[in-house]
Amino acid sequence: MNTAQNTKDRIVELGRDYMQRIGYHSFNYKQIALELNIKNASIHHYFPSKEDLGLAVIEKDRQDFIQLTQKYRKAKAMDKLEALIANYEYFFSEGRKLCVLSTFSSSYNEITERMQLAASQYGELVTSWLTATLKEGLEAREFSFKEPAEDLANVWMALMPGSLLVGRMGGKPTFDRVIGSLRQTLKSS
Amino acid sequence: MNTAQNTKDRIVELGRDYMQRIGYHSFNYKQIALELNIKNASIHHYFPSKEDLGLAVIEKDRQDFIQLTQKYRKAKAMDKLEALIANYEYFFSEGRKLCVLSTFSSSYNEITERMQLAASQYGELVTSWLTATLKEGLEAREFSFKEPAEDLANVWMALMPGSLLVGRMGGKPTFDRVIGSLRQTLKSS
DNA sequence: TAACACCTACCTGTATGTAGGTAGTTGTAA
DNA sequence: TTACAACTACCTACATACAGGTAGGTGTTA
Repeated sequence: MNTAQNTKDRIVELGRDYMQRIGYHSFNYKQIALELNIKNASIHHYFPSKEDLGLAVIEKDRQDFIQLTQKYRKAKAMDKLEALIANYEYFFSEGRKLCVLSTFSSSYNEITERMQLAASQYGELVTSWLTATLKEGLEAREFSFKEPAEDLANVWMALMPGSLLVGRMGGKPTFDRVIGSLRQTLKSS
Repeated sequence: MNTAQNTKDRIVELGRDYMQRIGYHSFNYKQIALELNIKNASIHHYFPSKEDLGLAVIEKDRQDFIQLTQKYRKAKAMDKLEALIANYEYFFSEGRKLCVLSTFSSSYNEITERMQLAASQYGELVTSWLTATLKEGLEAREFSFKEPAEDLANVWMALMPGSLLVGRMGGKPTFDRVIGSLRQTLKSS
């Protein structure tokens, strides 16, 4: 999103990018080192272990999410959701990336407990924001869905990563179709 | 599912199981070798490269899917879909596995072209079966959804893997909620 | 002069994969 | 029925590569 200045931030940015593209385990320090023109060992200077970098990536993504919710604090519910969807459109078009949450969820059984916890807590944060936003839009009669907002929030939590997964195999038309259906869940025509 | 007899089949079964749990790349020959009480090199006897085993796993899963569709050929549409859902319930309860398709989709940018193709084709097969089944159930008035069956099939293709992903982080209640909503997509209240 | 940002050089573990061998089984043909 | 060839299902031992990580150094800047 925003261009990072110092090396540490750039390592996190690049790390996140790679992890979203190829996953936490396939990602390695060499790729970042090459791109930043520094040596492998220098990354250990900032992040002693790979877990540290993983945690930093999750935290960075969480902060970016919080920043987005702040920015759209006073916007319409629909605009909030569209801002979130825009991220996913970006992920898909920019190298068929997964979102950070689904990246770590894909590797969930092979990451440390601390990373599992960080990912889960981040997930809860997004879910509760989604729930609140859905309720908000319902009360303002922007939306007209019938099921409990909590349920729909969970559907979104599953459908957004899911759209990226099937989009990887089925291509843009498939991705677009799922995102289109996602928007439809707000209306009970 | 069914107990495999010979070593080759058992390698595929175990390989699939591990891949669903920890992903294609984290999985390694040693784990299987230990469990089957054979040596690492013996696996190469059956599957010269890891790609060969990956392809065999995809093919095995595809065959199992075809077998399921055959078995339920004359069943009600709802029973067909419930049979599919049962698989996902099983995946989740049995070690929070992903389905084979989402496993390879998670690693999509890091697997060979042949594996990408095999996974994509398998995905198309499932999608078209889902589409046909949804149409079938609609005509029989088992379902009452409003959107095109193609769209809903894609939603299922995204929502089923998605339920496993969020279930890993949010636990059984989250998983159940998404599966519950999945069933609801068939009715337009 | 102390902290910082980076370096060279190296250790260790582990993964896929290969070369070549052996014990037992099966097919074939005198 | 015996005899030999070929195959199957493994094995030991090793090659190769590359990952994460460490120890200890250098040059620059506050």
